[in-house]
Amino acid sequence: MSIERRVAILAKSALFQGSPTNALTELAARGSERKLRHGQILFTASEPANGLYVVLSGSVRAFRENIDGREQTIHVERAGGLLAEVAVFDGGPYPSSTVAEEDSEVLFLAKEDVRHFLLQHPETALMALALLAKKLRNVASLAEQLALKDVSQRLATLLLEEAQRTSPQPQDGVSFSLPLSHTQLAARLGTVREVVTRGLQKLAAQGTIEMRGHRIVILNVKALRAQTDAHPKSSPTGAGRQ
Amino acid sequence: MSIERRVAILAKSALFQGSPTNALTELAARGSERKLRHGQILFTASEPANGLYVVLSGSVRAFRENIDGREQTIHVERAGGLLAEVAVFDGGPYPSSTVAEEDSEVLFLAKEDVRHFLLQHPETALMALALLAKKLRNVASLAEQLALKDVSQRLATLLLEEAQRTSPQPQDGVSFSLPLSHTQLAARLGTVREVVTRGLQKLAAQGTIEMRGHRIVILNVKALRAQTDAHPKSSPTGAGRQ
DNA sequence: TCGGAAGCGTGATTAAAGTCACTGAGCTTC
DNA sequence: GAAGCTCAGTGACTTTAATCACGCTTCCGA
Repeated sequence: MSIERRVAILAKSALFQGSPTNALTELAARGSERKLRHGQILFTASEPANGLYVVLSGSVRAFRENIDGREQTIHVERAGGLLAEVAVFDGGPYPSSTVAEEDSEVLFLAKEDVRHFLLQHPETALMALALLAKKLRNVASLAEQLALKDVSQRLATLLLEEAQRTSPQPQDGVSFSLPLSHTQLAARLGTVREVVTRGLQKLAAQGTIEMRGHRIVILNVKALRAQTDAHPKSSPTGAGRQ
Repeated sequence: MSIERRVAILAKSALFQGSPTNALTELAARGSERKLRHGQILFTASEPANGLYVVLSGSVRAFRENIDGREQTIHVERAGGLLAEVAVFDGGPYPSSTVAEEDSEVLFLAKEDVRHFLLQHPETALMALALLAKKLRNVASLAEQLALKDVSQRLATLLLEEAQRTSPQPQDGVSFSLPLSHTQLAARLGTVREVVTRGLQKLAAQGTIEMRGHRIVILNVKALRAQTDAHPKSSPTGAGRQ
């Protein structure tokens, strides 16, 4: 990928937006690019880290796994997103393992280059703080959901969030494509494939959603929202489970 | 509390250590102090936030709760620790609710004062990045544990971590005090009181730990470490559960 | 010193989630 | 077009965790 395209992506990223183009050009030139095939591992949790990665294209998933091989997705990054930035800021090892969810390109930036850049561009350091703060909120919400909600509630939340990516104020009948296998959904939700299958079916049986391949139609936004934190029995919308 | 003592605490905190005393003195003077009784709520999740809090004494617990009132502890801060720093860095509302776990004192610092300080002291901005990175790791680990480990594994992990606070390389026979009720432990572990009681009993019955009031003795560090990620059946140490 | 809280221990029961084993659909790709 | 993928659906079963409903201490404050 050309330096110009790298810079264009950096300039739109959450961290480097607003930085002067010539500085970004130099930074991008110092980075090294890497292509990943679908399913390829970029790095593994607890390996020593010498820098961070910026996703240039495709999508890369950060996850943790236990000895049984079960995985929990921590976050997913697409073009402009960062991986392993915590390692740059605290000097520790990679916090999670990462794998390409589709063919992807990433740009490696050495720790020293990033730190140097931040010292030269203090306003970017503030962007970095905002970025980390946002990620912290996201991960805290993940922990909250895992601890305090059951799988159907988490599933309802995820569907609602995905719907909101497309239309911020979703109405009954909105549809969106959810290009994730049940296994991938399960890794996000902290459960297993079968439970996802059954959860989706239950929502469909209730008439809350409809599935058309990888496209989801939300038939009843209110009912879905209620499922998000509903007490298992006696849903107050009347449209809840039987 | 006198300005001098406030400054002394700030100077030892993860964020402000290394900052010049006169700058800290000015910052501390602009802050406002608040005393909290045991059990008192400091702020509630999703309220608008105008600044952050530094814990001066005591301990304050950040948590989230669901509609049933069940709570998940996100982190606990003691003297020098920060609360709601994400709200300062990303401008959003308070991310969690916080409650004093004992009688405590906190110092409120307005968002603008903190930001101004960071712009004047770029090296402190780097400290802030390191601090957020560390918190991000902690919360990601929490999510990982909740998703991928069962309660006994999480309990074993917690006991081991607490032991390591006292003695970094714990040997068989180390003891430490764990001044938490079973309910508080449950809120950290993402479960309920009864399950904690039973989990501790099982560890004691195995001879892995011993309980003397709020003091815990670890009799078999290896077995405890094995419980941390062990497959439920057939522990490889031979000292595992029967 | 009496009366509550708050905390812990327990058994019984229920509910949720995970596991296992298999079927079949829909695709590549030789 | 047969072999071999991955992915989804499903029934039966097991395990784990949560819930409910107690009794028993201890500790504290009025």
